[in-house]
Amino acid sequence: MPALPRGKAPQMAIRRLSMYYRTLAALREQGVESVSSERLSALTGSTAAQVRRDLAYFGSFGRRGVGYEVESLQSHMQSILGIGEGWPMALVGVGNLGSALLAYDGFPRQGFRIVEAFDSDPRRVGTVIRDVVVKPMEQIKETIQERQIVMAVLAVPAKAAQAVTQQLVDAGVRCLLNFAPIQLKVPSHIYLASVDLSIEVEYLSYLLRESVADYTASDTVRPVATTLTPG
Amino acid sequence: MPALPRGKAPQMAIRRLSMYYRTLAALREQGVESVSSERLSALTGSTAAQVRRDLAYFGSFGRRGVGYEVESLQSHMQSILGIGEGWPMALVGVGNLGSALLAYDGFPRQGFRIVEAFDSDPRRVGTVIRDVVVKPMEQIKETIQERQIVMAVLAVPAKAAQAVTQQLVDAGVRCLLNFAPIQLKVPSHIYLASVDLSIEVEYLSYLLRESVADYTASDTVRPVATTLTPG
DNA sequence: AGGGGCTTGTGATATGTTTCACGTGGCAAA
DNA sequence: TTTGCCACGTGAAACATATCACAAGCCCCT
Repeated sequence: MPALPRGKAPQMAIRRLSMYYRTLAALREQGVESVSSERLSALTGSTAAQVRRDLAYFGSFGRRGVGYEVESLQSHMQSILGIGEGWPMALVGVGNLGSALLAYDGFPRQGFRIVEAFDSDPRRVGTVIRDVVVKPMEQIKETIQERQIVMAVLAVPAKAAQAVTQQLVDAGVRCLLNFAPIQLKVPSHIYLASVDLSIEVEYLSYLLRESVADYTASDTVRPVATTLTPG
Repeated sequence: MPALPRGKAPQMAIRRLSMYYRTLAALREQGVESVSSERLSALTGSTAAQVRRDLAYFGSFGRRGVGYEVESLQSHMQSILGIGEGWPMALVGVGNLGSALLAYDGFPRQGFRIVEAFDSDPRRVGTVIRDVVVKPMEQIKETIQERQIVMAVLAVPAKAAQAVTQQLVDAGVRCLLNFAPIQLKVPSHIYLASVDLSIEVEYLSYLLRESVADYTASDTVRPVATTLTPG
């Protein structure tokens, strides 16, 4: 009722909503009908205050003294995140990673489906994976416009990524999920999410290295072959 | 020389270092010998001030009035990130995604190599991918201890992820790169990085939805089948 | 040898996010 | 109906991160 001018939610809050959504789905399967911010935070690795704040960016979904009704909260999260709109997706690059993504059942389970796939390699064009026929790059624009595809997944080599991005943007795609290890340049009206495996691994590597010996500037490249088997 | 008590670098700064490292490698291949924070920021999508600050967490690597020497800066980044230590990795779960990761050449190119793979499915055990023989889960502990493996990649179904994590931690792994769509619970001395495809897609979906109509709490599930083809 | 112009490294500042702490409203039981 | 307790929603404080702006240092040119 207050119609508060709810501030813009931080990116991380949105990502946590996904976690809440998923957890709520699990709770519902278990037959749980009500949940407190305290419990939800324990299940998602957040804090109770953070859960409440995250939700507060979008409305007030709970009842004071009681908690949140699982089913209702889940459907709100679903609505906010746009899950179930059934956005069709296109995949570009049907190599190792691309094929895996095409076959990955996590996408359809959350209501997203890869309905078209493209590759520049003639040997891959025409092959069928999970009912999807791999088409040549030349058909990107036509196909995407025809099927009103707004989301695309990029699983091409880094060198090709920027050019393919241009093609997709020209074709009318609004969102890109990029797996190529490169910082893509996109127009400001295009939404971009990147999964960069090198960055993840190197981050872990950094933590590991740091735990061995606090890094401070040094010119010599030390060996540090310290064995790391824990007590 | 000042030996400043350099503060702890934020996580995001570390991740940006990976980008700098990669960009420096590219510059070196092009024969570029010197680079300014300005140029480096343009190439990585950062700002000049941010580049300088990120680097300053670890030392002073540049020369005032000149910039940074590409080769030297790259080797510092490499040293900080622990690239080239050649940490051997283990993969658990050789399904679609796991196989793709095993064959992914981005890892070895950055100096990380998956040297062991495990799966619970007897039909997969014994198969060979990229010179790696898939072993049964029972051999996890023995193999990891024997080969001193400190990093593991999880590509198992969400339901199995927590149990497998426990096995890996017991075996002495220090770092986990998790692809299962679940919030893993790990002891505080274990480093965890997660790649959650559902979260990424749902985040994009949120942005898309938001751009169509600013979301405000509402009970009705609106249709919003607005076509999104631009211009 | 000295001056001008350029770019780093870094205090200080601004912005953004998380946590705290408590007022508010709601339920249940007497 | 009143009492007591509970958990949400939210200002305000604390903390974290990014940006600004400039002094310090370096190089080149004259």
